[in-house]
Amino acid sequence: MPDSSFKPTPKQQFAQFKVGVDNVIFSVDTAFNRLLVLLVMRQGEAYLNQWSLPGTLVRQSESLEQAAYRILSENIRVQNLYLEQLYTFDRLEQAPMEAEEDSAHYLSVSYFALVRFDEAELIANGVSGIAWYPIQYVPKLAFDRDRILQYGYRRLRNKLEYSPVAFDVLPERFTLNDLYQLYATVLGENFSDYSNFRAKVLKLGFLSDTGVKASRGAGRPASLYRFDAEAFDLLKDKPMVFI
Amino acid sequence: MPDSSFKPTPKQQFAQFKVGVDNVIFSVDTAFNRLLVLLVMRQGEAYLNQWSLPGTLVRQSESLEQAAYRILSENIRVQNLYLEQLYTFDRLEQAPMEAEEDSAHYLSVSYFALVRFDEAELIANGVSGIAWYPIQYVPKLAFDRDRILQYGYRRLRNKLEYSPVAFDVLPERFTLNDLYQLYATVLGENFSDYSNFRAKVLKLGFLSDTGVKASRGAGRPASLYRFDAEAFDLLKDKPMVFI
DNA sequence: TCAAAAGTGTTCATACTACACCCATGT
DNA sequence: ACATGGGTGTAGTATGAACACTTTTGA
Repeated sequence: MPDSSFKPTPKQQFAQFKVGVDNVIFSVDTAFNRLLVLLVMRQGEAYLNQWSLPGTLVRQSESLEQAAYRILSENIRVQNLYLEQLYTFDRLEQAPMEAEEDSAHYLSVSYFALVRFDEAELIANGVSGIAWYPIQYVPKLAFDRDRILQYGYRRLRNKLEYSPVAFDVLPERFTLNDLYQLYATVLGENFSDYSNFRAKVLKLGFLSDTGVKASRGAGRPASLYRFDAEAFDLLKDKPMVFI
Repeated sequence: MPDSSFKPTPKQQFAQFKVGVDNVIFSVDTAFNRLLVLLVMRQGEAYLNQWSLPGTLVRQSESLEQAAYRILSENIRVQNLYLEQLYTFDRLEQAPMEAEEDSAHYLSVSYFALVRFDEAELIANGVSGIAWYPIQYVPKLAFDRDRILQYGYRRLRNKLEYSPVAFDVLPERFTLNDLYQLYATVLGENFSDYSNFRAKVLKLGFLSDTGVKASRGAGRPASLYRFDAEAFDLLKDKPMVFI
């Protein structure tokens, strides 16, 4: 029995996909206690002039992660960041991007990023808009991007509680209050009180006091701490909660 | 300025992808305290006769999730299951499945499933092999499927600790020991002691005693419990740990 | 010397761990 | 009656939440 009896039209029945990558890029403006997400204004025909997440179609010879990094570098200049894949949405129903006319299927692989706010410079390309939106004030987004954003927001909160992503976006040396503000801004003011947060995070044992003090206006100078990656690695397999 | 100046070869520079879905299908054989994963033997040219995860290419007019369910239904007959998306791997480097000859990119969207063991019937299609493998005895798999399996295994353990997936694969009425065996088999014997597990899970308040007793040979008959979805929904937003 | 910010400690309640022990059934 | 598995209770420790208090600086 020939193989073809199994696959009547072997090359036709499988869909060709165009694959998009969409990034949920967060940043924390600790000075104003705001959690920000990066939005861009759409130039394409569909949803013209609506805010959306920065995204792109994946190119030839480009990996998904490379595409995600490309989106970042095309919209923002930043040195320190955390990036991970979020979820893959299919959008059979939608006709997005630059290729509405053909009938290919689209997949949107979303990535979630957290970047250091102080050093982040937005790149305005002169055509579209780009802006940091406080999470509370995000408008209705194009396509199903609201879903992706919500998904990313949940992931951000979980990541913060269970893994040391905060240290990827804090400066090399930071005060415990810097760390606290970051957590408080993302998780909400009622997640823990400062004293208890201090005690808990110090007990974990991977923050080392550099001895250097940071004086910021009035008040007692704060110790600058450093994230000790080696000490953390020893504990990383244990179930750990930060907050 | 025409739009084309922005996209020199608008339809050429973006990759066309073939998209595969691969499932990590777990089941718990509580009678023998084994965590099982479903493997199939490859028929394709690449990695011929090596064990791999059940997978397929996504068809026209089929969603990712539909493809994942199709894989399930082609390999196993089962009524009760839990399914969720796991991760999307790109495999630029690989030439898998039925289309090695063309140069399209491949994406593998993996799904993770947990099925009820007692009712699961494997479907042998007469050509390839199919088998439940205890997680400890899984051989080297084709492609990068070991990575996917490891990823799925981690997700399974996390899901069990933080969400009520167990009740999707337990019978309608079950004893607390059934529940305990399920957890112990997946998480390892040292995760909690039976008395404490009982106390903890009952205190959560979403298991209701049906009053019916189950007598299984010697020993005191056990109460049959039922998962109360309504009671659970009231608590679902709170951070909750099961173990 | 006072306000502001950093940092420490104490109390009370709750939760976790490791058991010991009692209960109901089949043989 | 006793082995077998189901089920309850408790003592000691650890953890968490709330908040009072001390320390060190700038003005």
